[in-house]
Amino acid sequence: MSDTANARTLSVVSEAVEPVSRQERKQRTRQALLDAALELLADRGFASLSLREVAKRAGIVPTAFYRHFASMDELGVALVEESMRTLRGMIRAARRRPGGYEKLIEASVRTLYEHVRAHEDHFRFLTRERYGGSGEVARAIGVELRLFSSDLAIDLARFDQLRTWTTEDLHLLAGLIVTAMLDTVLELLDAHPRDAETDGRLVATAEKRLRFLLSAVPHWSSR
Amino acid sequence: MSDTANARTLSVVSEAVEPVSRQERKQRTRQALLDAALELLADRGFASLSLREVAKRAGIVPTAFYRHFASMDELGVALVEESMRTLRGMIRAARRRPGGYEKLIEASVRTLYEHVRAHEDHFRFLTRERYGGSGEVARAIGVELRLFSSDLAIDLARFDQLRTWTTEDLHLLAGLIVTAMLDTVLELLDAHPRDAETDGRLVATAEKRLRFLLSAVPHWSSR
DNA sequence: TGTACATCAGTGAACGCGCGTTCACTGATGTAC
DNA sequence: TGTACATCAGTGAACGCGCGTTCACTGATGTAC
Repeated sequence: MSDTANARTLSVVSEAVEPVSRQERKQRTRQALLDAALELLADRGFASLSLREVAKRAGIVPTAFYRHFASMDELGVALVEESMRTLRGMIRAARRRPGGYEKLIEASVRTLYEHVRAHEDHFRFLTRERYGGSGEVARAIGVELRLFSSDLAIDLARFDQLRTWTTEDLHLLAGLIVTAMLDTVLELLDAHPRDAETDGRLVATAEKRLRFLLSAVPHWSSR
Repeated sequence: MSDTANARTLSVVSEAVEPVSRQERKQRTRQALLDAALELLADRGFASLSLREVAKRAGIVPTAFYRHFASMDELGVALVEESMRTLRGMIRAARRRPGGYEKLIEASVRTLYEHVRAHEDHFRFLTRERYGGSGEVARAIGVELRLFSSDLAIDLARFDQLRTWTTEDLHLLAGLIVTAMLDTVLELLDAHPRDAETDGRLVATAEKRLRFLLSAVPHWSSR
């Protein structure tokens, strides 16, 4: 929102009139529709949104909606893709962090925390529609989360202590970590009151959960 | 459904004509509304149900709905209560099981499995609406799950190895167990194909998850 | 037991409303010459 | 550069539909005497 305002101000300074090709304008309206839907999703499920409502909030007439999406379902899929881009960005950022062991937990939780707070709407959409969503949307989210869990299993295999583990056990551990992290995401989104103290507590709990899970690693034998 | 048919047959045999007081009839219609809603919820969210649709499936005219509930929201709350009764029944059953340690894991997972398969509609409703649901419904479910987690923490405190743990650590462990179990519930509801082999695999994974979590217990130190 | 009246679960017509979708249109942007 | 035509994002009227809710009603069940 403020980004858009900034862009406008800048272009006025540098060129006196906005450039905006037809293509650009269309892209902006499309984005306005996605943003409008996300705003409306703050306290409701996707299934309860109406096309007219989303169009109205985006500042266009209902019929113009069809210039961008064939249906609300198609907009839903676009929303999944947009949110997934955010999620994958977070995961990439977490992978880039330095490689210690205890440090690794803190850094990963920090990355999670920052990304959730910076894109609450996307994370809320993903966690809400993961189960509550229509078939298509829920399926897409489920697939992506399982991919994520598999990637994490591969990453885990690189650690000395886990080098000898079976694939099955690595997936078990990865699954527990992902589930615990998702739980933290839900807690952050529901956080109340919204202050630094509460956030700090949730982050500390998240770290402790991971430490607990990893504390089992040296002693675990599958059979 | 078949229960109702049986009851009818029996009463015909024993009394030739059904007894059915006005009160009984009303109670049956109320239950028919709840059942109709649960059936419709098999593949959609509660928010997408309409009063007319539920009334139609229950075999009454839309206006008669108001003889039982003031609104769909009120029916939703009744559905939460009914489902919670099932959940609490499961927890009570799990507590009654014999007290070994390894045995305890198998018995708990078995109880979970049997209750989920016997009341899929209730568990589907609870897991779907936990996040996707309207404020009131989601809140009620969240409260109940937290209560459950707290009760589990108290149960855990009775074990020798956990007697010296802090309350905070007991809650940490209980939370991880509940989350892992909920994940298993979701896997059972999504199971595909629906056969004994798949079920067996999911049950085995659930047991392994719990064994992993508990394997950390002897070595965990909070600080 | 029989009669007269009260209760109330379920009916059916009617309402105004927001919905998704169709259609012919407008007028600014883009393109060909 | 200027003109004539094509493209197409957004408009606005109109449609039929299912929605929640109101209202006066019916007729079987329940109650008082």
